[in-house]
Formats: sequence, C-alpha cells, structure tokens
Amino acid sequence: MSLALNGKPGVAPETRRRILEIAEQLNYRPNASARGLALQRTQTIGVIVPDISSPFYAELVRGVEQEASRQGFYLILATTLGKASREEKCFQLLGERRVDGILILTPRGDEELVQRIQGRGFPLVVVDRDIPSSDGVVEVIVDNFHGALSAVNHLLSLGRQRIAYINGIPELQASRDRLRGYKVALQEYGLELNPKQIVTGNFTLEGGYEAMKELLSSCPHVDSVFAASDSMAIGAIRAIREQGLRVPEDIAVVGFDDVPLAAQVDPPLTTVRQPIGEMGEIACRLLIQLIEGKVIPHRKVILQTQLVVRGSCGGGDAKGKTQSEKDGC
Amino acid sequence: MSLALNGKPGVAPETRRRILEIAEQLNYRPNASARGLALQRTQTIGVIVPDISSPFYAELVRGVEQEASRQGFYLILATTLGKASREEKCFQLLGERRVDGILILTPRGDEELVQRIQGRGFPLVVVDRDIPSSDGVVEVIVDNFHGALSAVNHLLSLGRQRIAYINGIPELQASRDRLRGYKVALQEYGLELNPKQIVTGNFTLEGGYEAMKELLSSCPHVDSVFAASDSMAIGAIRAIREQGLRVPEDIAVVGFDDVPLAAQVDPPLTTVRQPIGEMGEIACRLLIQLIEGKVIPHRKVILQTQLVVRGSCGGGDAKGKTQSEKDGC
DNA sequence: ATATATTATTAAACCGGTTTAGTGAGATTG
DNA sequence: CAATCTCACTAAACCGGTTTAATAATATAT
Repeated sequence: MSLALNGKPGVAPETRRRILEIAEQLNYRPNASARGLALQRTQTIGVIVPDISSPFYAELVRGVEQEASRQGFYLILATTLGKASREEKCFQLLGERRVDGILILTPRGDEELVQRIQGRGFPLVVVDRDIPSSDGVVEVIVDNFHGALSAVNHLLSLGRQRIAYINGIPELQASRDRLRGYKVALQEYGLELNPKQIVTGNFTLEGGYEAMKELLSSCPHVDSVFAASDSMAIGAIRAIREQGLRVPEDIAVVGFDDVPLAAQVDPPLTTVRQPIGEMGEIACRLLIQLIEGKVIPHRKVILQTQLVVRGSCGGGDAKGKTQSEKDGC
Repeated sequence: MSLALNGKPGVAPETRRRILEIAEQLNYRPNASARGLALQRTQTIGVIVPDISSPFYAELVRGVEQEASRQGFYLILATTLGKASREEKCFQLLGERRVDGILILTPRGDEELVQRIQGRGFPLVVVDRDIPSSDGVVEVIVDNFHGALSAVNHLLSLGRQRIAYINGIPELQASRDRLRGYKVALQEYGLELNPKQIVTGNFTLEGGYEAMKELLSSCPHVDSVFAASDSMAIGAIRAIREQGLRVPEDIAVVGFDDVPLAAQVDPPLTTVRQPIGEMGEIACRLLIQLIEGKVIPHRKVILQTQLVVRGSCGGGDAKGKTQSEKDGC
C-alpha cells in the first residue's frame, strides 16, 4: 500500500492503478504525524526569527518559504521577540517537533544556543549573523564591507569629497564592517579621515534625523552623506531639508538595504541593496542539503550587495562639482 | 509515565518526582509526531496567506503568532502567492499535517475553498475577507464603512468641502464599503455628490499618483482628497506637489491603513488605522475556541478603525477656510 | 483475620503510516 | 514433471507517545 502510493517498485501496475483509484475516490491523505513517526523525518524546517513583522525578516522568511515549498518542506515559525530567554524556548519547541533542520535568522545570535543546537545534532544554518564563526557553522551573510565601499566610491565618482557617514548601532558587526568600508574608500582615494564626519544613529529614522542635525551643525560644508540604513538616510534627508538645503544638489544621500520604501521617497533613494530574499533562499537550500546529508562545498556564503542608483545622489547628471575650499570641520 | 509527565492524577508523589528527575537527567523531550498521532491533535494552526512579505500580512501573522504561542499552539505557514491553484494545494498540505484549525487571511477568499475546508470538518476562521458570509463561517473584518465615514467627517470638520475620493480596486468589498462611507458622509453633511471627484487607483503608490493627476486636471479646485490606502495617499501627495501645490495648505490628504510608513512621510499622513495585529490576535483566539469546542458568541467580529490625525490634513490648526465659490467640476 | 475497597504500578492496545519478513502463485529450468 | 527461483501480495513489527485494562499493593471495613 505504502509502496504503491509512493511510487516505489515491487507493485504490479494494475494493482497500483487500482489502489490509487480507490485512494483518490475516498480522497485519502496520508497522516504526516504517522509518517513523521515512522520515518523519523518531518519534512519541516524550524525558523527562529526575532520578529516576523519587520520588513527585513518578512522578506527573509519569504525567501526561505519559497525555496522550502519548492523542495517539499514546510516552515514552522518560532519568534524570539529579541529575548534570549525565548530563544531557548524556541529551540525546545522546535526540538519537540523533531524538525529536520533549524534556520536562525538573527544578528544577535547567541553563540551558546548555536552550540547546543549543533550538539543535539540538528542541521543548522545561520543567516545574517554577527558573530564570526567559531566552528564549522554554515552561515549566509552579506558583504557589508564592499557594499559600503561601493556606495562611497560612487559618491567619490560624482565628485563629492566631503562625505559624512551615519553609522548604525556600533555593537553590530555589520555596522563596523560598513564603517570600515567607508574609511577604506576614503583612504584609497587619498582623502584624509575626519572623525567629526562620522556620527552614530541607531538604524531608525529618528536616529538618522538627529545624527544629520548634529552633522550639519558641526560640519556645515559636507556635500554628501552615506547612511548605514535606508531609514537613517530618509531621516537625514528630512533634517537636510529643514535646513533649507536641497537633495541631491546641496547634499547627496546614499542609504543601505534598499527597503521597498527607498524607491518611493522623494527623491528616490540611491542605496546599497542587500539581496534579502535571496539570502533566505540560499540559506534554505543549504539547510536542505545538510538535512539530506550532502556535503556543503563552502560553509560560509558571502553574498554581494548591489548599488542601486536613484535620484538622491545626483545620479548620472551630477556635474562633478569641485568644492575644493576647506571648511573647518 | 505519560500520567506523571503531564501532571495528571493517579501517580504517587514520590514516583512522579523520580520520573521527572530521570526525564530531566537525560533531557527527554516528547515527540510531537507520536503525540499528535495518539491524540489526533497537533497543537498546530495552519495559516493560509497570500504573501508573508507584504507589511499588512506580516503584521497580521505577527498578531496570530503572538496569540498562538501564548496558548501553546504553533503556526505552519502556507503561502498562495495569490494563485487559486496554490490555494487548493495549501489546503491539502495543511490537511496532511492534520492541523487543528485553519486561518485564511485573504480578501480574495475563494468561496468554494471555504466550503471544502468546512466540509472536511476543520475549524476555520477567515480574516479580512471580501465575500459576505453565506453560512456560519467565523470571520474577523474591519469596519471599512465607518472608517471612511470618520475620515471624510474629519475633513468636513476642518472646513473642507470639495473632497475627492481615490478608490481602490473596485472589485473588493473593502473598496466599495469605503466608497459608501465617503458618499454617506457627504450626503449627511448636505453636500451634493460629484462623480468627477471619484477616481480609481489600484491601491499602489503609482495608482494614487496617476489618479491624483487626473483629478487635478478635471477638478482643479478640490481642497482635499481621501484615498482608500496610504500608498495611494502618498502617491497623491507627490502628484499634488508636482503641480506646485502644498499639502495640507492647498489640498488636505487623508489615507487609510496606517502602515508604518504613514507616520514617516512628509508631511506625516493623517489616516484611518486598521487594527491589523489585533485582527490577527482575535482571529487566532476565536480559532482556538473553535478547536476546543467552545461556543463562539458572535460569528462575525467587526473591528473598529481609528482616525489618526497627523499633519497631512492641516490637523488642529486648520483655519476652517470657507471656499464657497463653485468650480466647474 | 478475612474480605473488600481503594490506589498505585505494570502491561497491552491503539493512532497511521513504513518497512521487513513471510507466503503463495506463476514462470523458469534441469 | 518436480524443484527452484521470481515476483507480487499479505501479515506483522516498529516508530513514541496516550489511554485503557489488568494486576499488585495497600488501606479500610466487617
């Protein structure tokens, strides 16, 4: 019976046809619990995520879901709400469910939790994680350094030279990598680094707004700003306009992330796109490979960002202004 | 053993303690598949949703997840991507999983699918559904009519009288209800309805932009506009500004939904808030009640909207202008 | 002290699949 | 024609829980 339904050999064609017909007739659906029990395999992936309603994670989960469903896997969601206590609970729940593998999507990834999950023998892939991999955890991350580099290089290529940087939460590795990209781009161009041109927001719109106000008062002659997130970039634009300055004519702005909103603000935001959905897909694909016992060629996948040029930094029609006079900042 | 672990009576305290100790020691976790098989109950809720990455559905799912996890249920996601063919498949998958109940979150809800799910005896709650309930399906919806009413009344109270309406996709009941609210508000105020002041977008920013351009050319003297979604409202603002007009001084704008973006645009958007997360929570709570065989007092829960006043319609400082001259539109 | 009622522990049946072992019929071969 | 080998089908064991029935131990009553 099981043989016939699952298309395995050892069943006469006629018998198989008859079984399938009857199954169809009383529309039989196999019981996943029973199958899971017998097979010790649930075709389920557990996803640990801080908050499903944030656009970033929602898009990530969408990518995961797409790939999982394509390969016949299901998703079971566990949200931590950012609390470490819930992280432990999430793992327990997924463990009881005997999920075939676990996907952790969080930059605050608790190293200890990762250890324990691995210790219990669950296939595991970590996405967008902050912590440098200690042991052979499979991880999917984005190349923040080169992303920032390309953003600043773009501003430089447009002739901007007084480029400020609005950093995100400095504790996150992502912030540090982007900052490094900013610094290296300036250095390679032969520009001196001005510490006053580096301020810190907290990845929020308000944070970007405040940071930009601070920047405008301490360095009034900046001609462009690179923000470590689109939200902060949008906040910065608001601050710039309140000062009566124009974007991009007076100050060019580049963001990071390419959230859906970025294309819709005025002016449309030039930004560094993170391939969020693709990260989810790839992570899911890797996890399924792990589950199926295949060898993973590279345990660390680093995805490249892409610079999306829109209106907020002057685009192709920038005149390559030559503001060479020094200001005090 | 089972008795001891689940805290049921009929076990000596000493024995129970010993069992729990051993269980703890070799950290035993019950197998959810086995339990599901024996109990014919999986503690799982199947969620059918068009697309998890849309902010609206993401927030809805967040609400559902919160309530489910509070009551010890898990979520299993099934996305339709809007295709009816996948809708059927989703149901099959959830059926195999023997989910305890199903939540459908979609305005395009296929009536036939609802019938079949009910026919199979699955507890079912439908959220944000378009179709008027034929039989006793439990549904959670939002009061679009009164929401629109309050928005237009607000504009009227600010002295605006030439109020235009940008409708959403007319096939959706939500659009029709909002349109009705618009009409009734004007009628109750004693204003005549001008068909030219009603245009149609498709719920997108671009749609709102185009609709507003059309409106400005056919009815140049409108003093305010109510859009059936925030996205369209934001598109409308862009169109208004391109004409050299100011918001809210020349034209006041009110949206619908209160997406996160609404508070962040310039000027902050006055809008009608839908309690999205709460809808999810309530729907989930109702579903669990159904699952547990409790009686549902009301099979149709209609949630009220809330007018959120921000800058885009002049707010409290509106001067109550009296533009009584007629224009040709 | 014996019979009975009460309670705690142990054993077995069941949920619905998968898989292996066992059985019978038909084909092949000496 | 009998012995063997295939192949298709049937029966039984197993996955890991829950629940009911059977059994053992203890307490209560006569």
